[in-house]
Amino acid sequence: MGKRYWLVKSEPGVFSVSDLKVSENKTTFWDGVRNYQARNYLRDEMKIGDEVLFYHSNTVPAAVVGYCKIVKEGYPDHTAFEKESAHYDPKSDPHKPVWFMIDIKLIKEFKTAVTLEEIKGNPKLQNMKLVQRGNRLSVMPVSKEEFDEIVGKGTK
DNA sequence: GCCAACGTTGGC
DNA sequence: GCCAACGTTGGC
Repeated sequence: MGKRYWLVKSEPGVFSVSDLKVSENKTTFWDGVRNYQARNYLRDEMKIGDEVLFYHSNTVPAAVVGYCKIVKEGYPDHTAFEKESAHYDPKSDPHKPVWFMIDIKLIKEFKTAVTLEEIKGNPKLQNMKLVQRGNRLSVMPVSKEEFDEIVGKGTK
């Protein structure tokens, strides 16, 4: 299968694109996903070299603020094993992990954030899961066309 | 901070 | 296996 495209959400108050920019090698492990559908994407489908839109949620304005590349494929999310972690989950243990994460590296922070409002108003982006009713997934696939459209707007 | 939408939990 | 209660997400 060729390269695929994704969108991941992060609350900038927890971890923002600025935090990613100053991380070592502009790379972070993307942890804390506790939803099975999102877990399946992380564990099974997201591959090294795939490109990922980085989206700020729960903030004003909600927007895609840059894009990344996957540099490490799905591996156990160790924060699920740590009692003191906010993401602790006793259902997951190191011998039989339930939750997974990937590593992403920032390729480019957008000059201009592409806001949710703008995405909703763009006829080419109406099929994105992001703008479909009630969608709360924190990881979702996007098409190459959608990815290119958003990167085009953000880096213009 | 509000609240609609959705996922998960647990009693039966 | 149903479904009400509850917790979380995330736009506004």
